[in-house]
Amino acid sequence: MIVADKKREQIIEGAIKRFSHFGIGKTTMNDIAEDLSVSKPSLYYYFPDKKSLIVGVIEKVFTDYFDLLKKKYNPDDTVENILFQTIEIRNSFFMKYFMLRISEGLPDIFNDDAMKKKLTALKDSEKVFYAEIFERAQEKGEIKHENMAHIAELYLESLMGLTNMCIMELGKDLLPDKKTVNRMTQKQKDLSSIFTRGLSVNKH
Amino acid sequence: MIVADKKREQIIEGAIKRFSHFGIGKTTMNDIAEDLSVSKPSLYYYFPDKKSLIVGVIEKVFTDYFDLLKKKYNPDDTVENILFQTIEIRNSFFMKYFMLRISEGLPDIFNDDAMKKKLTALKDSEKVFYAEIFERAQEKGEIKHENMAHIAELYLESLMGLTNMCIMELGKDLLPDKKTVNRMTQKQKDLSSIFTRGLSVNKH
DNA sequence: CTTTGACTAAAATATTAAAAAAGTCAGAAA
DNA sequence: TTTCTGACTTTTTTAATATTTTAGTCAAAG
Repeated sequence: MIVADKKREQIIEGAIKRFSHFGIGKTTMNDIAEDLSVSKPSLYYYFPDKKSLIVGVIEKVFTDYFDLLKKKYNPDDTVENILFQTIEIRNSFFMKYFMLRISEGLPDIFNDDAMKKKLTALKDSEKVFYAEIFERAQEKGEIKHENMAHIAELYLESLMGLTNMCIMELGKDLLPDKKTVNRMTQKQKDLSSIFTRGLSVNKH
Repeated sequence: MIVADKKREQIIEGAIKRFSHFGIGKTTMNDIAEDLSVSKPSLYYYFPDKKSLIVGVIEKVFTDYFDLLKKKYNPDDTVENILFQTIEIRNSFFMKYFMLRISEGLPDIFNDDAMKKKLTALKDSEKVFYAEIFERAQEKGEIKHENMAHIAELYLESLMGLTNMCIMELGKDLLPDKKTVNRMTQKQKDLSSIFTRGLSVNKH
């Protein structure tokens, strides 16, 4: 079983390499198999279909993301700094795995039930993480609000909204360059500063 | 000239009716001509091509939007209430003219130079309007910041970002229903409250 | 339990023909 | 002279089809 799981992981990592370089839509199961020097049926032994492999890839990337978020999370820091830190991590993953954007992959991938379920689960995990940040800041007396889960959702959607605005400014199917991401990051940080101040307990 | 301009306006209004009902892509110059009981060359007498007509339509809709914004704008109100008011107007236009979304129209419309120029000009006008709101609030001593133009841009992009998030949740090519828009409006208002509080001068 | 070569079925892509729409022009009507 | 039109040409979309690519299967071997 250990060995089997190891092979599974290897396949996922091979797939990530292809996906994040060429995109999901331009990567075939044959490509992945050839990269790993195995046959296609071997892939299908570990994953019933391509969608399952994509789900596995997304799962892995998000796990790495959450792990890094938690690793770098310092509860003793100010909310503002914690948010700055998370923005940096968020955007580094955004850039690194930009090609993974699911919408550009298989056309009806959002109609897939397992995919939708997994994605909402991952999104919820992120919301929970941000809610915890805000709740601990409240416990520390930094900020105050009746419904921190609501605040976390609003904050996260605002961040993602700013991200989308920046993507839209880029022409379609164009990779975001360092400069664009920096500008985006700055906007997200500016918003975070105003946001935390807007929730703050103390006079400024 | 007055008469000519009047005819021009009639054409634009006819086009708006078609566009906002069926979308730009599904509306032909013949449709518009037939609606107005004129021949197609008549349309081309007033507009050199379809893109120019689209620009005219967009210009008209934005002008109506700005006019209503300015009409309903009460400088004596609190920033928060002013922003609430503008959000309501913004989203009413968003719903009414949702079908106009340019991206769904002609495929390479964003490559058109006149279109890009017009759109950035209109976006800038909106930014200026919001900047003025924030600046007057600063003059009244409600809020404070070194660069209100920057703040206005950040605020506007955050609002638009939230709008996009709500559109994305809807399945592709699905009209936003009242419920969705209400939820979106609430989020925008919540953000506005936190945002203004984050810029506020006084203790809360 | 894993892996594979050789296969089938489904989907994406390229090709072409037909239809629809954009855009033009000489000349008529106001 | 300004505004408008019927009849036209050119360009773009759409529809139909053939071709290739890719997802997914299976019997059998290591």
